[in-house]
Amino acid sequence: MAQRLQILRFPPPPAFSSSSPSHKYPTPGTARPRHPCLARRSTLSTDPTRTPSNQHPILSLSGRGPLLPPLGSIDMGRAPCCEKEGLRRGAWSPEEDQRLAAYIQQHGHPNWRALPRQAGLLRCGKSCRLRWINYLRPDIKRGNFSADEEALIVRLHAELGNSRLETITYPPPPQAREDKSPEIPSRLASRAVPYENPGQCCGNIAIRFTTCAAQTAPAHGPHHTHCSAHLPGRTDNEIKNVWHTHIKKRLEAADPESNARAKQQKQRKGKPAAAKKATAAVDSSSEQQTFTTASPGLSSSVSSGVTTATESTAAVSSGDDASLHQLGTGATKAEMEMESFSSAEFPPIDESFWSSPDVMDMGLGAMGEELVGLAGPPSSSTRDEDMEFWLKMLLEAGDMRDLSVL
DNA sequence: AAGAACTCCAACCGCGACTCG
DNA sequence: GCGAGTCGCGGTTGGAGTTCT
Repeated sequence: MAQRLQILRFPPPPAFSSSSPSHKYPTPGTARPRHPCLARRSTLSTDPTRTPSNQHPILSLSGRGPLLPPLGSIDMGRAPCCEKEGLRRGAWSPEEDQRLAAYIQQHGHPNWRALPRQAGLLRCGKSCRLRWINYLRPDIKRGNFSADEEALIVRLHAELGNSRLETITYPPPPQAREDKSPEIPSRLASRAVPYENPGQCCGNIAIRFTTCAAQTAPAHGPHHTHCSAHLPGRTDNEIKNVWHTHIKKRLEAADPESNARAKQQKQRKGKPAAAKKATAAVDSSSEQQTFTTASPGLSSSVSSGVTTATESTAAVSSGDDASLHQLGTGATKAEMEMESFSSAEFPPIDESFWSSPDVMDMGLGAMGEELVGLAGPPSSSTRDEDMEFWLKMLLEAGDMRDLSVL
């Protein structure tokens, strides 16, 4: 799978040259209609003379790609969020990418809605924003997710999905609300609750953001955006995809009940073959069996997480390398620090901590660098090593204590 | 070799939350 | 306080590529 991912994940467009990989940009005549209305119309329309390139009088910048149909020609359940007549949809062309990136680098993006018009793009603001955030942003990190990153995603999902408010209890300091730095999305910073307990907080700027996100996240859900805050260079969309396409499947394979539900859903969706194949894969694959054994605790890692946090806290605070090593190669130092701050016991800390240069200089990028190479198997590790890493990580997180009989 | 089945992920949508007049 | 405009998140879609039969 890793090998396959390596093939599929292409690098970012370095210079928007026309020599960019052809699979990244739509080739003439291959653009797909993404809008459901378009798809519906394609089945309703009986006009054989209509082709994707002549369905709308307004052509795209590059003269290719799907176009939005005239509004009057389709069923409109909900009014569009913005004017979409004549706007391009679907895959972005190199020209559009270049234009968008150049504009943002020069002017920033104070107003996404007005940006496409000002930049001369036939796109809606949402589309521009997504393209920038998920692909064009200069700090985007490409390539496979390392075992570290996947482990961190799993851990964050387990913690936040079940016990955010129990494990992360302290609101951010005032500066976190006022400081709309890149590390803290303004959306989250503006929603942070008043800082009421200056004597207790966590000692990591990443955790400061965690606090913001945890308090504003929905009651249930994967919280991909929060995860992306801990994975510098990774977008929430990317994390979401990895979660749904890789990690979630492993967890489902580990939980017979959820696995059965997933199969039922697939069958209801009219994909019995897929469900059948998935079942066969789970039954026959030792890789999946590894997760079958390892993962059940993930869904209930709330309590175990506290235990792990306590252990991690002891190890980190003592600075004992041996203890750190004992905690497992899978848990990075940064992760352990985060866990320690997720526990119910925060070390007393002065409020001036938040304004100290050390803290202010501490960015997520530094954390990301810390993540890399500290622990876990190298990204070039084999599949067996990856599986061993996962198993070890989960075992050491205390998630498998009840499964020892297996 | 060819078609079917499946996986992946970029891009889209709806909707809730926030901002501002 | 209200409504319009805007932002951003989670869920979903569907074409391209890969694997299977």
